[in-house]
Amino acid sequence: MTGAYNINQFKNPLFTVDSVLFTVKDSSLKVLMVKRASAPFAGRWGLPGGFVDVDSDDSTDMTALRKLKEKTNVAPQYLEQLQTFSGLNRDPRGFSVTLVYFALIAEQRAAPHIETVEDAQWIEINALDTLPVAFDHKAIIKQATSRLQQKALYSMLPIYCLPDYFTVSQLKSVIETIIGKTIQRKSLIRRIEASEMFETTDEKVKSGGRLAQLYRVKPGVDIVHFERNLSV
Amino acid sequence: MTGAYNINQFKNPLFTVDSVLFTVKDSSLKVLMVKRASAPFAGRWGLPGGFVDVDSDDSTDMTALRKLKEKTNVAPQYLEQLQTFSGLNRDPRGFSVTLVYFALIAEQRAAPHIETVEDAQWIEINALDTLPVAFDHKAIIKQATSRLQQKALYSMLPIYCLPDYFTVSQLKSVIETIIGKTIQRKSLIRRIEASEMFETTDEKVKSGGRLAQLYRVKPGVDIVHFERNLSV
DNA sequence: AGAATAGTGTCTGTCAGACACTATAGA
DNA sequence: TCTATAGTGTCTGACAGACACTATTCT
Repeated sequence: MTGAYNINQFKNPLFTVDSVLFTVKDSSLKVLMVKRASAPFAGRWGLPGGFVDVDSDDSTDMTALRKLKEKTNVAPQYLEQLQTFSGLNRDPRGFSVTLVYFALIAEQRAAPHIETVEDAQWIEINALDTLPVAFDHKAIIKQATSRLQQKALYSMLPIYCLPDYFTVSQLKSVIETIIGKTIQRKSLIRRIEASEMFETTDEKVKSGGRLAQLYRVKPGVDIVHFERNLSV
Repeated sequence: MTGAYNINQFKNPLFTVDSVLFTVKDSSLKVLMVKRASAPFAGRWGLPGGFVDVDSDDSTDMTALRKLKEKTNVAPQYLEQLQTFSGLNRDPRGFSVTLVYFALIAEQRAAPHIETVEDAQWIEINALDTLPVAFDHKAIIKQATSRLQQKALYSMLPIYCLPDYFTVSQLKSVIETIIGKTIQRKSLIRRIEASEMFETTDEKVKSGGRLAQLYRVKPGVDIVHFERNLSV
């Protein structure tokens, strides 16, 4: 036996790319799910995804974006790899590998198209316990959720669930929805200032009381990571 | 066009599993690399890895462990997924996807076997700049290194580069080697106590001055993550 | 004026950095 | 006793939590 690899020596596993696209809508955290048209698990809800098109996709990132675009018509504001999930028993067709992405979008951006698509829907994270879901997608969503919650504690990631212009109260509300507990408004403002990621606009917006300052992300800045977590 | 997926509709990409196995040896951070026996990049150094054996591997974790065991003869003390890397041009054979794992081991555990293997070697991270390396493995190692450095700031991960029994000074030295700067001994001791992950032993060990307390990880405890980073 | 929301001032608590101090081993 | 390493005591600084206070808008 030599150390030479032979490409055909092994059966290649079934490789797919799926995405967990989150948004915050009506003060609850939701995930985009698709009603499966075909086997396996036809008729069940599953994550949007599919096979790589090696002739047109530059990389798996593009596969994920392409599949999300089919459902939402726009690219998510944030996309990163979550993890891959693999095994012999997770797909009845045989050994499978799924590379799962983790994505965020402002509800307003995706809404116009999703509402026209029959087979795609925002599903509340809390409603998942009782919903039948394809493959191991329920466990995958759980893991994606806890990654999102963790990142919300030490970074400004939740801004990607907001439109371009937003107020402190909107950001506070999105963060609270994600992590499932309240935070101090003051702490958030300190972080907004310390991060130097944002600029204020001249406009203010009415909200039932004093007008609120509108913020937006400075062009070209990267997401800031803090050295401490919020609350716990 | 229906929404039905056809498995044979797409060429399946080439899928491999590689690992970045780190250790700390002689006060420097090293990575296990193997001399490639066959094309592509025959003769160059690359990461240990290979194809999934769908008939015997339960999951890709097992593929990574199996490939590492071929080189070190033991399972690493820590293994987690880093990321996948994909693209049309990273492998001359076509579109490829590599799932990369990130692993840690105590040098002493791997040493006996590595020294008998011709084609495997610990390569210093700092020596990589000038070394010709296969594929995009140099960039992958860079990314794995920064993940390791980040985790060393907020977790006890570096203990996996140490033998079962270790002193505070050994742990301090390993952390300093990983992050590339000195830390406060006092801060480390505070964390060791706060984590409640360790137990002291009756033995002490000589080190040129006062005898040092030996610690070991309590059986069954998980790695602790702190809410603040060290220094920066 | 009163209610509602926006935003500030400032005190406390926690924990990392700094560093002087004590403790204990070998030569 | 001298040196080297182990380990403690304790002050400072950064920043999150708490919460009272002021500011501004609408009704």
